[in-house]
Amino acid sequence: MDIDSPVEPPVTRPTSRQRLLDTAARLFYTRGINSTGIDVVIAEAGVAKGSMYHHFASKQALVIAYLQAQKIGWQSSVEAVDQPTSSAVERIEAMFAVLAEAVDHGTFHGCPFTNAAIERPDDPEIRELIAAYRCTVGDHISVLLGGHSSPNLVARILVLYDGATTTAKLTRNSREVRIASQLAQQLAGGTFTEPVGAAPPGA
Amino acid sequence: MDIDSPVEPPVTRPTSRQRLLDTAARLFYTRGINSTGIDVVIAEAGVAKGSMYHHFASKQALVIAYLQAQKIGWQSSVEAVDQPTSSAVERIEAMFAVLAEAVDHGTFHGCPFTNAAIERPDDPEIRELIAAYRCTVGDHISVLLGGHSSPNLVARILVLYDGATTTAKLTRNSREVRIASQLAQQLAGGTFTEPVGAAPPGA
DNA sequence: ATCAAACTAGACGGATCCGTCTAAGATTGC
DNA sequence: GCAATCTTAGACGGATCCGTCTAGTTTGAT
Repeated sequence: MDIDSPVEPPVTRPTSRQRLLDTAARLFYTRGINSTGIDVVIAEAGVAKGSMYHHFASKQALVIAYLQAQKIGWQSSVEAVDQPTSSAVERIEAMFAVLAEAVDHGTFHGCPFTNAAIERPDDPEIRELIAAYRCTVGDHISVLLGGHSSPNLVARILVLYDGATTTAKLTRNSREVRIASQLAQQLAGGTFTEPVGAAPPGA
Repeated sequence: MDIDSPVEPPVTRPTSRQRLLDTAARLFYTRGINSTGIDVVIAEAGVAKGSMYHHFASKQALVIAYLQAQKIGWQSSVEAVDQPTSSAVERIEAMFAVLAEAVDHGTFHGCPFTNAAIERPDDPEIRELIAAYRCTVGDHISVLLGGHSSPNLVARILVLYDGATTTAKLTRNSREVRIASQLAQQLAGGTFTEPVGAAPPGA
């Protein structure tokens, strides 16, 4: 063996905590949270059960950490493709394009937060994370639109984004994502006349 | 007692099969499929386990029957509020209104098919039911629009409907449902100019 | 009256689940 | 060198899960 063994080994195995998070993310996301046992996670992560419960107090804690990581991941993925110098329409398009690409690559299995909400309907901790995530997405859309857009427009694009993710999950096809994207771009571009302030006569 | 006891007793307990279906629907829908054990279903339905497995070969069979019933239920609920003499805009509004009302009444817990897709990601039987359900919804929207609308318009409204249901599930608030409804009505009314046939130059 | 189908209550097996625990070894910082 | 931390493999308990089975009762049609 060489005397000058590298001070920092070139390939270092991630920490057991990180391996747990990575494995949990993969399994929770693709198979579902409730269908994924702790034993499978630790086996595939190559971590002893004791270590797992050293880092995470419970499966619930692992789920929360998984969702927190997903939020970070979403943020960086949409920020990576964002070009602040582009038009609002193009920036909105880019956000939907990230989703369409994941669908086409077969790596998209639904919004992790929506999935969690359905698998754990009444978990208050998860509900809070979801609210925060939705806030983050709304803020991002608002930024893409230039920062001075109506809340109504943001809400419209957000509901289109939700529709795109749900449809993509169900059909595993990016066609509807592009339809939603197209509509969102029209909204961002002002092709549509927003309804004027007056409520409809009947109300 | 009267001699003329009613030939058909006025209040008849539903059949055990029906009680199973009703109970399963309630529990699967509100608590989730995977979180609801067979034992809870039969206990709350007041049916012996043997009877349950007499009517349904497995939990899976019960899940399938539950989803089939949900499809029928959705159809009748939207057809009940539909007024074929009204305008397309009003008919679309009515479809979304059913959803908004359920959300406001706290009885909405997401689209049963979306929920099932997330809880059973790779179940081919469920995937087939979902495809059929989406087809039904699309057909209904097409009818509401007058039967001679572009597939693109139907798809746009469908993705809005998906977005509305998902958002409603996550926020438990009908505000975004109304936003989606408003937008769908604008689309149905032709307020927006549909993108013309030519593909964008880049394509 | 008879026979088959539907129904009852509940035990049971085998599997899986989450979380705790033991008893030991590796790593790290001081 | 030593103590605290991190790590290992795996047994274990208690719970829950799905589905089968027994054994007996009710129901309904003929």
